[in-house]
Amino acid sequence: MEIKYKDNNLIIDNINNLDIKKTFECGQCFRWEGVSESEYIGVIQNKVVRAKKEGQTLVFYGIGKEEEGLFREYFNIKEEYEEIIKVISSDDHIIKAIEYGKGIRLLKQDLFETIISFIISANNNIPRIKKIINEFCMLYGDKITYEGKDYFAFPRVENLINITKEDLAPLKVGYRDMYILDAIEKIALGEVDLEKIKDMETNKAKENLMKIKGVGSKVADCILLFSLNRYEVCPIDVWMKKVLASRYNLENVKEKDTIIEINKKWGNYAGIAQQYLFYFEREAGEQA
DNA sequence: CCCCAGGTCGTCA
DNA sequence: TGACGACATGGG
Repeated sequence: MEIKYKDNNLIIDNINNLDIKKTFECGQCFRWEGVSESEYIGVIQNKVVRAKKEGQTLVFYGIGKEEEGLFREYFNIKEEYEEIIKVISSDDHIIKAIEYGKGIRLLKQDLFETIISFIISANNNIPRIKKIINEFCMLYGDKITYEGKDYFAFPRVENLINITKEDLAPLKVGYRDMYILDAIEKIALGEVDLEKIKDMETNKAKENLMKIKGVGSKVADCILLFSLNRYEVCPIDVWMKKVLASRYNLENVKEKDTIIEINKKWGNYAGIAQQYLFYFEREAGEQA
């Protein structure tokens, strides 16, 4: 891999395991918009970023050298996937899923954004989740103008204190509005301390996240994986249940035993395994 | 009218 | 613990 900077653009040559389309559409994030097959626009913190693949080269427009750290963190660029893939390639099905999802990269997303996003995700579908989150950003996020267009950062907690159920009504989040308010309140009061959670041992972090109403076991797992990059955490949703039932004979198996089995199979990288399996199941579906 | 969507909550045994 | 229905909203 080779990283260069030119005219406020970041150029990457010869990077393994970074396919922007798969990375942005594998379900871990909700705010990257596809401009074309090979080009996406998104917002990282308060920066608008346009990503484009040109031949074998990936270009991130709008990332200057001073944002290198932000970029490296978000794309978890230090991680080489070869070793992880070797470890989790333990059966034919996941080998197929890994091949199919080659280029998926685990992002490291903002903690507050991930908490709110996955509260919204519960019992909801992806297009609507995206819509709601975008609306939320437009209402309460800082406006950023980029190439003549307006974009919005994810709202900051400080700007959400004292908002009410009525303020959230335009989002049409339904009963989840109370969960969002609870998250804002507990985080603002420090009852759930995000900075401390970042350094907590995984189970302790999960316990703390689950103090928030609307954050159950699965949503907490998503937060642990997609924001804190706890690779060992494997969120199990309806799609994963399908895979586990049809490919791994884990139908009607108790949750606890399922976790034990997953641990045996993919150990410290169960979360990465989940990303491939989830993506494969959703994209390839029955034809697999 | 039904069922489903990256589930969680409250309740009751 | 574990099972079970309710829950807003929108799409098929």
